[in-house]
Amino acid sequence: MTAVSTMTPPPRKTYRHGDLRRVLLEAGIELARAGGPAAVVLREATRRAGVAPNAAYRHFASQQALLQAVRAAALSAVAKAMEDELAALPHDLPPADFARASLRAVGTGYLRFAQTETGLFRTAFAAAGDLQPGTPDPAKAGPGGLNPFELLGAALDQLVQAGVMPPERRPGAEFLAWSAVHGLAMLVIDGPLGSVVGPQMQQIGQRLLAMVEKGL
Amino acid sequence: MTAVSTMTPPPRKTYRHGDLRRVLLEAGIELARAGGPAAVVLREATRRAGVAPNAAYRHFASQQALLQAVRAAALSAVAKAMEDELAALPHDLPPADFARASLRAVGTGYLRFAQTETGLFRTAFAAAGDLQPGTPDPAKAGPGGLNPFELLGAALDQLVQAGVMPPERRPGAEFLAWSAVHGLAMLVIDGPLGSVVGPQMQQIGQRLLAMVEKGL
DNA sequence: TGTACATCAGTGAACGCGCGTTCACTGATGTAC
DNA sequence: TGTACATCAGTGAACGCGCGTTCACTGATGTAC
Repeated sequence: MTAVSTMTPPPRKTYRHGDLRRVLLEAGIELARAGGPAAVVLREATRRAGVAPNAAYRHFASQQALLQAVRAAALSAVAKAMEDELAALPHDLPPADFARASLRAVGTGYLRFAQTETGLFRTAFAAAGDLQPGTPDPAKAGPGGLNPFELLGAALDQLVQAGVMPPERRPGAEFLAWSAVHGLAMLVIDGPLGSVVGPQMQQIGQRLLAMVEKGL
Repeated sequence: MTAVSTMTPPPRKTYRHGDLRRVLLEAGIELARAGGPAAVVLREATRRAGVAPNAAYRHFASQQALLQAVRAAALSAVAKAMEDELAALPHDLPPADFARASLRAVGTGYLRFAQTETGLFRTAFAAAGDLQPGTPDPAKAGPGGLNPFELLGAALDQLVQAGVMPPERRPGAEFLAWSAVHGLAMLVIDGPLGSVVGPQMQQIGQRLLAMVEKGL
């Protein structure tokens, strides 16, 4: 009948936590997974870590800093989903087909992630003006070292190299491809059509990717 | 030196406000315009109306109800932006060209609104699972009586009637078109590429619409 | 035309909530001698 | 191998903030007679 301890994590054995930064980050990721960026609440993360609220300040300068770390992890997870899709591609295709399939794989991974990890997806792309320019940040990349945007760029480059896409169309092409796929993802997640599109997602996604391929 | 009255609206003459519901709604719209859906704060709306916080409850059941009313107004404004674009079209085009131009106009109006009224745009499409199905709600429609989704549908119908688009492609086409345009809008607003795309918006928008036209 | 009265829009005060953050502290750890 | 000590990760208590919402109320309005 120790009512006090309801929902309390098991008490630590040691005074020092040992790995609090990682634990806080993981708690933050879990919060984002369940509730999107707004759910990444510093106090809740410390609660889950079984630690006083202010303990977080030994490891993150502010709630914003924690959120940014979570966002980087979410972006990295998106990249991983794309890479997984790419890795599943058959290797014996002719270059042109392989390039086309790569672009589709990138889009499919993106859409799949949006649907299965909605909270993380929304966190990854909430007010994120920091993917395109310059410094490749490994925290935002997948195992292969590229972030989602860079993976898309690489797929488009392949398309050009394989002779499928005329080089003069290449500049800016990522904006078009990204727009289409991102828009569908948002539509399903919390757009006006979620309930309609959701069930047919797979099919609509493929139609959309066909449109992109043809339209580029 | 009446320090108290800093930023205070002029005191009402009458005890009864007379038009508080409308004033609160307009304050809410202004808040959304400046800060998106999260900025629609009931207390702030009453402050701007020069009224006690709880006075709002005579007109809105809750903060949520106020937000929904603001959202409807924002959707209506999006519809109006589309209609304006449609109205500017030359009327002497052959049907096929006119249909194509209509689809572009719908997309252009949408993108323009996203760029010029970012806060309202975000408010309109925040977690809005209520556009597609059934009941046409005039509060969400433009002057012509159609909401944004319905305007898009009408443009696509025209495309079929003009023989530009094969009828078998029509079902679900709004999802593809909407995805592309909505994705670009989100990208510019708070996506990872805002600063890059922003300046070239006009051009990228046109390329995107060309892709949609071709890809549909 | 005058008066009593019901209606109900707006007031004033207060509530509980959870948040991010700051302060002075405590106590386990690992290192230098 | 033993001991003194600096380091610094985590504690406990508290802060101010703004929010949405509820309560019992007040007082202007318009209507019925």
